[in-house]
Amino acid sequence: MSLPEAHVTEPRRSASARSRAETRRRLIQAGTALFARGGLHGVTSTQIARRAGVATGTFYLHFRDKQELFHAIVFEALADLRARQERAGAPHASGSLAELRARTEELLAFAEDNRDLIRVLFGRGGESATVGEEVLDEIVPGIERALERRRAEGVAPEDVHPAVAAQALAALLVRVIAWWIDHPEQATRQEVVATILRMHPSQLGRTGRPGSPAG
Amino acid sequence: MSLPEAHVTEPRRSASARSRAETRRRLIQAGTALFARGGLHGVTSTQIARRAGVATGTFYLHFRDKQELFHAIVFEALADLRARQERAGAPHASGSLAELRARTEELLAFAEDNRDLIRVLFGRGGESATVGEEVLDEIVPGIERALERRRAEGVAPEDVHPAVAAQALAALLVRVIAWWIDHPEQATRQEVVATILRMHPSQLGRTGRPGSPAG
Amino acid sequence: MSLPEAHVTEPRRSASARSRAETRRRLIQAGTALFARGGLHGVTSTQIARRAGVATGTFYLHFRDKQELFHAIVFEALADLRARQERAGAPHASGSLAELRARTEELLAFAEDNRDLIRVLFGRGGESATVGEEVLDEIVPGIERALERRRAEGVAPEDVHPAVAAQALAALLVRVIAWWIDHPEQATRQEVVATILRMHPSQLGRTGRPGSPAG
Amino acid sequence: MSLPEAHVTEPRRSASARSRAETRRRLIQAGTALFARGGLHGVTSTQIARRAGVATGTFYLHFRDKQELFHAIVFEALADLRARQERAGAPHASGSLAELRARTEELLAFAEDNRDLIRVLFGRGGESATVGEEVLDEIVPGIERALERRRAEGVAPEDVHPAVAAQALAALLVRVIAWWIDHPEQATRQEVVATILRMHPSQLGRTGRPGSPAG
DNA sequence: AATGAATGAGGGTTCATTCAT
DNA sequence: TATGAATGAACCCTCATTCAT
Repeated sequence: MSLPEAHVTEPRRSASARSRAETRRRLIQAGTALFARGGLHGVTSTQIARRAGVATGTFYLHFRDKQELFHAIVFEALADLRARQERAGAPHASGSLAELRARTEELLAFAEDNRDLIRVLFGRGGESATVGEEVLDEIVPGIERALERRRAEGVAPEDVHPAVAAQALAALLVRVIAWWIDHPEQATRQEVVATILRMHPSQLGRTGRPGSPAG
Repeated sequence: MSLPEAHVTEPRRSASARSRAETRRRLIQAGTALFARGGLHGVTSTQIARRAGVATGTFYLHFRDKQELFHAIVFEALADLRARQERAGAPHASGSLAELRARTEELLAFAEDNRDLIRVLFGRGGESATVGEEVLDEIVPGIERALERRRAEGVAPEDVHPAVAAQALAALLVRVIAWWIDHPEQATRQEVVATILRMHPSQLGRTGRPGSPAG
Repeated sequence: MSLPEAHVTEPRRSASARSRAETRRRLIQAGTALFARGGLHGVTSTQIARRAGVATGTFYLHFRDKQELFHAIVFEALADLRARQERAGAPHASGSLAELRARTEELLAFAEDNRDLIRVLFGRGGESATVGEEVLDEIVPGIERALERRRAEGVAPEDVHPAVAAQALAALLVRVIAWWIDHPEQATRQEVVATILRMHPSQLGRTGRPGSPAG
Repeated sequence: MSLPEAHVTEPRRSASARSRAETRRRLIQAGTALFARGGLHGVTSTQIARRAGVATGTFYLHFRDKQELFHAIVFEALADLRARQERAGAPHASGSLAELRARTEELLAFAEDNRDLIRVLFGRGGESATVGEEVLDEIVPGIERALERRRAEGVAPEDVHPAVAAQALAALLVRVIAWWIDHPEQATRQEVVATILRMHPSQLGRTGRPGSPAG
C-alpha cells in the first residue's frame, strides 16, 4: 500500500536510507577486519570509525556500543552461513552422506570467504567472549536434534549421547575450520573434509570410508 | 646472581618465603575465582588483591601484570593435569582402550576438581584470549603424535588426518568438558565418557562399542 | 498536569501544512515539557525536536541554540504573565490591598496554568541557571520601586529596606508557588494567598488580618 | 585488646589516612571555588583535580563522581552552619527575638565566611540543581516546626500557614543572603538584618519595630 | 615483603551543531 | 523550510601500574 505522501517522500528517504545502510555496511566491514586482529578489547571504536571513513560519533549512530557491532557482525554472518548451508544441502536427500559432505564443503568455502570473520569468532587471540558462545547456542540445538533423529533411525550408535555429541561436533567444526584457515598448508581440503566426516557423530556407525565417492 | 650471598640469606628467606608462597597461592586462588566470572578484562588487579586479602601493590610483587597471573594460573594447573593424566594412564597398556578410558575419566575428575579453572579457560564469557590458545598449542602436538602412531599401527583409519584430528579432538574435549561442568544434569558421566571414546580419532576404526568391557 | 515522558508526540502532518509559527510553537511547547523534567542540561535538542514532531535540524531553523529556546520559553511566558497581572490589577485602586490580593490570586492561577513552566524556572531539579536569574532581574526592580513608593507614603515600615525586601519578596513568591504547584495538598489556595499577603513587605505595617474581606 | 601488630601498623595507617584526608580537603576546596564560578556543569573533574594539585584519577579515589563532590561540599558546610547557628542561639532564650537576631547575624557572618559556597548553592549562574533542593528540604522542616510552635503560643498570627511560611522564609533567607554577598554596597548589614526580622513569619504579629533594642 | 594512595594515559560515549539533499 | 545523517571536540571515568612509607 503506497500512500501518496509516501510516494513523495520516498526518493528522499531511500536516498538517505541508502547512505545510512552504506555507512553501516562499512562499519561492519571495518569492525570485522579489526576485530580479527585485535579482538573485542584490542580495538577502539575510534579505530573502527576511522577505518570505515567516518567520524567517531557516527559509530554510535549505528551501534549502541562496540558489543552491539560485534553482535551484528556475527549474527548477520550467521544468517548468511545458514542460507548458504541450506542451498548446499538442498539438492541432496535429507540426512544422506552426500548432503553432509556438500554442507561440510560449503562450510569450508564459507570460511575461506570470511577469513576475518572466522578469526573474530574463534581464531587466535580472538576473544569471542559472550558472542562466540551465543553462536554455539544457536548452532548446537539444531545439531542435537539432527543427531537424535539419526540415532532414532538406527544410523548413529546408541552410545553416542546427542547433547554431548552436539557440543563436541560444534566445537570440532569451529576449531578445525579456524585452524585450517590459518594453516591451509597443513592439510588439503579433501583431508579436512574426510576427517570431519569420519568424526561426525552421525557417521560413527559406518564401517566403510565415508570419504569414498560411493559412500 | 652470586651464590655465596644466596647461601647466607637462605635461612632468612625460607622463613619469609613461606609467607611469600602463601600470598602467591592466595592470589592465584583469588584470580582463578574472579577470572572464572569476569574473564581477563572483567577483573581488576585491585579486586584480585582484595579477594586475596592483600594490598594492591602486593599483587605486583608476585606477578609482573595481570597477564602473568593468568599465565601462572593456567600453566600450574596444566602441570597438575599432566601429572594426574600420567598417573591415571600408568597402570594400563600404552595405547590401549583401557588407558584411554582411564585418562578420559581422570580428565572429567580434574574438571570437577577445578571448575573455576575450566571456566577461566574455556567457559561461558571466558576470554581465554592468548592463553587459551597457548594451552591448545601445548596439548595438540602430543595428541597429533599419538594419532600418527596409531595410524601407523593400522589402528586408526587412514583417512583420518592426524593434524586435523588433533585439532578436532582438543577442541572436542575442551568444549564437552566445559559444557558438562556447567550442565551436569544433561548427561551422566558415563554418557560423556562413552561419547568421547566413540568420537575419539584413535577409536574410529572400531566397529563394536568402545564402551563395552570387551571393547 | 503534564504526564511523565509519555509520548505525546503530535501526529506528523505534511511539511507544507505546518506554518513556521506553528512549528515554533510546538518546539516551545516540547521544550517546556522536557525542560521541566530534565532541566537545561538534561535534555538534548534532538529530544525536543522529536517531541515536537520535527527533525533535529529544524530546531536550529527556529532557535540559534538550546539557550535561546530556553530564553524564548521564559520571556514569552513572562510577557503573558505581565499582561495577566495587568488585567487582574486594573479594576482595583492602585496600591490597594484589593489590587494586591487580585494580583496574588492571578499569580497562583497563572502558575496552575503553566506548571511545567514554573518547574522549568524554579522547580525541583530545575537548573534555571542564567535565565532564572534574568527573570528575577526583570521582576525585582518593579517590586523595589513599588516598595519605595509604599514606604514614602508611610504605609510600609521605615526599617524595611526596599532593595532587600524586593529580593526577599521575589524569592518568596517564586519558591512558594513552585512548592505549592508540586504539593497542592499541603495548603489551600486561600492559605497560600493569606500567608503571602501577611509576609508582603508592603503590608508589614498593618495590624489587622489582611486576609479579611474588609482589609 | 590491642594486639602488638596493631601497634606497629597504626603509625603507618594514620600517616596515610592523614594524607588521604588532606587530599580530600583540597578537592573540596577546589571544587567549591570552581563550582562557584561555573556551576556543576561548567566545571570538569580534571579542572578540579588540577586546582587541587592532584591527578584526575585521584578525584575518583575520593568521590564517585562530580555530583558526589557537590553533595559533600554542601552537606559538610551545612553541618558547619548548623553548629554555628547552635552556638549563636545558645546564650539567648529559646524563641526570643534576641535569639532570632543573633542567629540571623550569625547567618550573615557565615555567608561572608563562605562566599564561594553560597554562590555554589544559590548564586548567579549557579545550578544548585538537586543539591540545592536537598538543602532546602533539610532546612524547611525545622523552620516549619518552629513556626507551628510560635503559632500555638499565639505569637505568630493564625493566618500564617506554617508550611507555606517555612518555604517562604527559607527562600527569602537564601536569596537575600546570596544577593547581599554579591552586592554588599546596596544595603548595610543592619538593614539586611532588620528587613529579615521584619519579614520573619514569627514576628509578623508584632507591631513595634523588631529592630529596636527594646523589641 | 607489604601497603595503599596516587598517577595519567586513554577508552567509551554524548550531543550541540552543521550541511548536503 | 524541512530533513536527518554526520561531525568531532570534549568529558567522564577506569584501572594497570608505581612508589614513598
